[in-house]
Amino acid sequence: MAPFDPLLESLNQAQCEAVRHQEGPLLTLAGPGSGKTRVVTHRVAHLLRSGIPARQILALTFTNKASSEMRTRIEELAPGQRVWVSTFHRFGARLIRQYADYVGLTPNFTIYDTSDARKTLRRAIDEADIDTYHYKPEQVAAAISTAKSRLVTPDKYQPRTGSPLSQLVAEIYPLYQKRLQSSSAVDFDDLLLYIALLLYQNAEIRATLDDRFRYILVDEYQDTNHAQYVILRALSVDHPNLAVTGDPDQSIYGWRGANIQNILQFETDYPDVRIVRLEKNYRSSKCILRVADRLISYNRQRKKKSLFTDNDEGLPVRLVEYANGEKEAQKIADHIAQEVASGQRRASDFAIMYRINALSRGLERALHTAGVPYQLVRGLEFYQRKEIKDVLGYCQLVNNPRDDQAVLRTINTPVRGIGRKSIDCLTRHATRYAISLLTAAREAVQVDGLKPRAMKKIGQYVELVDRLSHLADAPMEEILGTILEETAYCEHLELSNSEEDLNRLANIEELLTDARQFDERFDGERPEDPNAPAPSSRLEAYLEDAWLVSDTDQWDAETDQVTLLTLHASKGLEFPVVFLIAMEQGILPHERSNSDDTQLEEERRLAFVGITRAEQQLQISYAMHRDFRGQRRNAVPSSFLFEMPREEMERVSSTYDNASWNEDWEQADAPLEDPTLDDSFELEPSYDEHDGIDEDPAASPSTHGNHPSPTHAQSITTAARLAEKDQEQGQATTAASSLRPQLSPNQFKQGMAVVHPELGPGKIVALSGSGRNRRATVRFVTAGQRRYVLAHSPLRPVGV
DNA sequence: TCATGACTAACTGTT
DNA sequence: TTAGTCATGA
Repeated sequence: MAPFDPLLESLNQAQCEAVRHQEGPLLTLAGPGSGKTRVVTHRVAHLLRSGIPARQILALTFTNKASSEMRTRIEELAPGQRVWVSTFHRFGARLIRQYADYVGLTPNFTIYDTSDARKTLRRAIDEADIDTYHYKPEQVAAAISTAKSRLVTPDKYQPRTGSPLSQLVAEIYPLYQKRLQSSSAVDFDDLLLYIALLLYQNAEIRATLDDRFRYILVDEYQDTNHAQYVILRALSVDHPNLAVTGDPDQSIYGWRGANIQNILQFETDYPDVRIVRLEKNYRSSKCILRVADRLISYNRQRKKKSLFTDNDEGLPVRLVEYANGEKEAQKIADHIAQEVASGQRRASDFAIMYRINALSRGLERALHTAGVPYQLVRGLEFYQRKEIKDVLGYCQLVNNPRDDQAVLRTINTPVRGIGRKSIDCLTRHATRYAISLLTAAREAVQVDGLKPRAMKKIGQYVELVDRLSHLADAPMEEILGTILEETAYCEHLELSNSEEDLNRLANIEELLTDARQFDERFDGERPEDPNAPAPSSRLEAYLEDAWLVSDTDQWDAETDQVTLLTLHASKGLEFPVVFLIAMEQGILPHERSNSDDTQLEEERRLAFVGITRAEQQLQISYAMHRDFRGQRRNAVPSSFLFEMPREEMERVSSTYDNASWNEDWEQADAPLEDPTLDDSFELEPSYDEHDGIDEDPAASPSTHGNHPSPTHAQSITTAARLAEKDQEQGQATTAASSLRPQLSPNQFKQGMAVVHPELGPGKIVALSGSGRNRRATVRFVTAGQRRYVLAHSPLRPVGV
């Protein structure tokens, strides 16, 4: 209509279509860097302008980071309009508060973080006196979490025959849930579970909320789990104006119960859906995009998208091999320092990404040495520190006296002479009379087995808690200050000289500062979630933040620092220059993902996410040795590297220490491999001898040539070409795949990861014979299965 | 009851 | 490497 609509003007056609869409379901398939957030915010503004009241709009995200960014941008486009933008979990928390009665909680419920939830679980296990020898509580926790995300309540949980773990879960899950309930506490999964059940079981509430939230927008829909799916469905029956945005290729939370099918089947769920594809990339150079696109094309579970960009060709993606992890860190740090010093780049232009947090340490050290400022984006951390949790434990207790976990944390912290035995007595008493621990503590004089001394101490503890409770409505700074004062928490820390204790003191200082800032915010206008059912007290609001805010949200785009972060944390961000480190088999893809294709595909998506964060330059690197768990291991380049268009990439051999490399070589007790890549090894299709190991359907036995399937052919040629190039260059300094020392036949083990110079990485799925006759069946990542006589094969081991 | 030191098992990823 | 558990002795 209006030719100069400022809301639409700067958008391309597809983006416009999504923004202007008003009624009915909408699926926006948005590739990386395609202006997704822009579309969502503009659409909200567009809805508002067309007269939809702000309170009818709900925008849901996964992270606080995403939601605060969205809130800010909506505020820019439609100042003063107060749309409820929230994370799923906070949305759940707020609604539970409103409907606490319906779900058997009190409105002042506590949200347990993972470790508190784990402790609660352990207590449930201990109390039931269940034999816990054969499994880890972790596994039980994971099983319960999965059940919850699928909306399986304790009474519905069906143990599977033949699965001892699930039998156990069937026993423990109800006990665990009962404990949470009696403490009026929830775990993260409950925040979604309770709401899903509420909507499912209560038609009236469902209808009310459906009517209230007429326009719902969901970001990162590919990461929703079943509970979230059900919530969204329930809220979109009478007013099915559900607009979801996502990219199946960026689904990286399958391990947390995210169901990629939610987005893949959205069209089936909402038949009259409008689908908009945002395929134009505004972020990355052509070169970077091609690498990403090729890699992700190896996934089967996906919706085909064609990514394109008008951006420059850009510099080639660099693929670098380093001698070891330290060299990798050091060289990258030096490079950044140099670029910054020469004024070519700012430190904030750089991001270094890795698969696992443990890899950050070496980088930190190197950046520190090189004098480069950096910030670490890390999950949780601050609120997980002992001293912080201790102090907040008292707050929790003031807010929710039924919170047993808070009692257990605080009753003898700081040490006041209430030991394990006394606590056991209290617990027994509480269980016996079905009362909370704090109530039991109040009745200390009647508790069996308590010594008079302990009774006295417990009495003092209860008095302390009561004194604090009077402060429930005071400013946070005052509450925390009083807690510290009354408990003399800092006293023994101040006496200590240890660095750790000084650190703790500093953290407590920080907590106080944080509280002061919170008070100021609270007293002033509170811009966030004005339409949401608000926490009933300042304390409650403060705790809610502490429980649901993670350090990931503290990432600061403004300060001039290099960003260090995991690939998971990188989603939604972008940087001019990205370093993707430790592209090694077992790290990315992670070793625990090698077992099945679904997990492997998720790992590939993870790599895809990392690559597509880069705007101008991308460097992917691996090391030949990496220190892990305090031990040095051989590393082998990631199989994903063989899936990238390596002919397009600039391969750089770092200057590594030849001597130490040779040493490794000599340590292997087998002769050096004949560098001529002839076919002296057996090459026969294998479908014998390996019992019950799942057959990859792609690895069909019809593969006499090297082309099992068109997609696979690509990587094989690439790998083969790589090997050829190495020979041409006449030096073994580039592709690590041709550098590994060989093993003697008997050193190969079942399950071992190996690399073949032509066929790339694979895994030994079966072995037979010994010595010169020892044969192995290898399943390759991209080339199906083959059998080899090990004495003649060019196979080399990976790691270990 | 608590501090100390030895031992050991874990290290994906996050609301 | 390290956090977390366990055993020991004061």
